Amino acid sequence: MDHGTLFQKFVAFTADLHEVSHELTRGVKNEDVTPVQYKILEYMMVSQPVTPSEIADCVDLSLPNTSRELRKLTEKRLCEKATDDVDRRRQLFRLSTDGQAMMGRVFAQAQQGFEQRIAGLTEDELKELEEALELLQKKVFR
Amino acid sequence: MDHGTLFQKFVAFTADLHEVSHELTRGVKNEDVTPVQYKILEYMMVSQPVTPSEIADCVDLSLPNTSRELRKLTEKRLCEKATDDVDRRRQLFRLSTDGQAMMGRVFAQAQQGFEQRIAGLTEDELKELEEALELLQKKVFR
DNA sequence: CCTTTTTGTTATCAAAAGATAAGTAAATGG
DNA sequence: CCATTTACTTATCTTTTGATAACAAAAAGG
Repeated sequence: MDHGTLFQKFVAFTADLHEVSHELTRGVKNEDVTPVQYKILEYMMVSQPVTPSEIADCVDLSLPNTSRELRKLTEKRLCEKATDDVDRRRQLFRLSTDGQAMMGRVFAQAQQGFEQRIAGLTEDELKELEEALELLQKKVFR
Repeated sequence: MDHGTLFQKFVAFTADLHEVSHELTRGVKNEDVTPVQYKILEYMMVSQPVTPSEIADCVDLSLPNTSRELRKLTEKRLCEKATDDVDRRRQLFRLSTDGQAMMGRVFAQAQQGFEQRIAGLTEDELKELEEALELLQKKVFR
C-alpha cells in the first residue's frame, strides 16, 4: 500500500465527511448562535463543566475572545457560570436548561439525517461500519 | 446494532477527525490567505478550472462574496482568470504557478503529518485502513 | 430584434471573529 | 507578608465574513 495514495484517499474522505457533517448540523442555522458560539456549546455538551481556559484551548480561541463569547451565551441564557469553590479564580461554565434543550434539538435533527443515510443497511453492514469507525480511530487518531 | 449508539460513535469520530485535519493543515497559517480563501484554493486544487458559480456552490458563499475573494486571490497572484471562449459570460479560474506551489507546500506538510500518524502500521493494517475508508465512504456518504 | 435569463462584478453596510493592551482577583511560593 | 504567577475580564481596534442592492454584459428564446 502506497502511503501517498492512502493519503489522497484520506484527504478525499475528510472532505466528504466535512460536507456531510455540515449538512447534518444545518439545523443550527435556525438557532440564534454564531458558528463559534455553537462550537463552544458543542464542547460543553461533551464535557461539563468547563473553564474559559479549557474552552480557549479546545476551540482554538484567545482567552479574551472566549470570555466575550461566553458572556454573550450567558446573556442568551444558554449557559451558566459558577465560581469554583476550591480555586476561586476558576469559572465553571455549563449548559443551562435552555442550552441543553437547544443542543438536544440540534443533535436530534443531526441524528435523524444520519439515520436516513444508514436506513438501507443490513445488520451486518452496520456492524462493519462500527468496526471501520473504531479501526480508523484506533490507528490514525491518537 | 443500536442506531443511537452508532450515531454517537459517528459524532465522536467526526470530532476527532476534525481535530486531526485541523492539526494537519496547521501549515496554512504561515501562508498569507484567510480560511475562506484557503477553502477556495483547496477546491481549485481538485477541480480546475472553476467558475465563480461553481465555487459559490461548493464553498457555500454568495456570488458577490466569491467574486470579492477571487479578486483578492488574483491580486495575491495565487490564481488566474480567463474568459470562457464558448460562453463569454463564464469566467474560468485556475491556480497560478505560485498558487500551485503554495498548495503543494501545504499538502506536503499535511502528508508528512499523516505519515507520522501511520508510521508504525504494518502492511496488513494499512490495507485494513484503506478498506475502512472505502466502506464508510460507500455506506454513509452518497 | 427585443425581452428575459444567466453569469458575474462593484459597492456598501453590518455582524462576527481575531488581536492586543490593560486591569482585577485569587493562588502560589518563597 | 510580598512578589509573582495564574485565571479571567474589559475595552478597543482591525480584519474577515455575510448580506443585499444595483449594475453590466453575454446568451437564450421567442
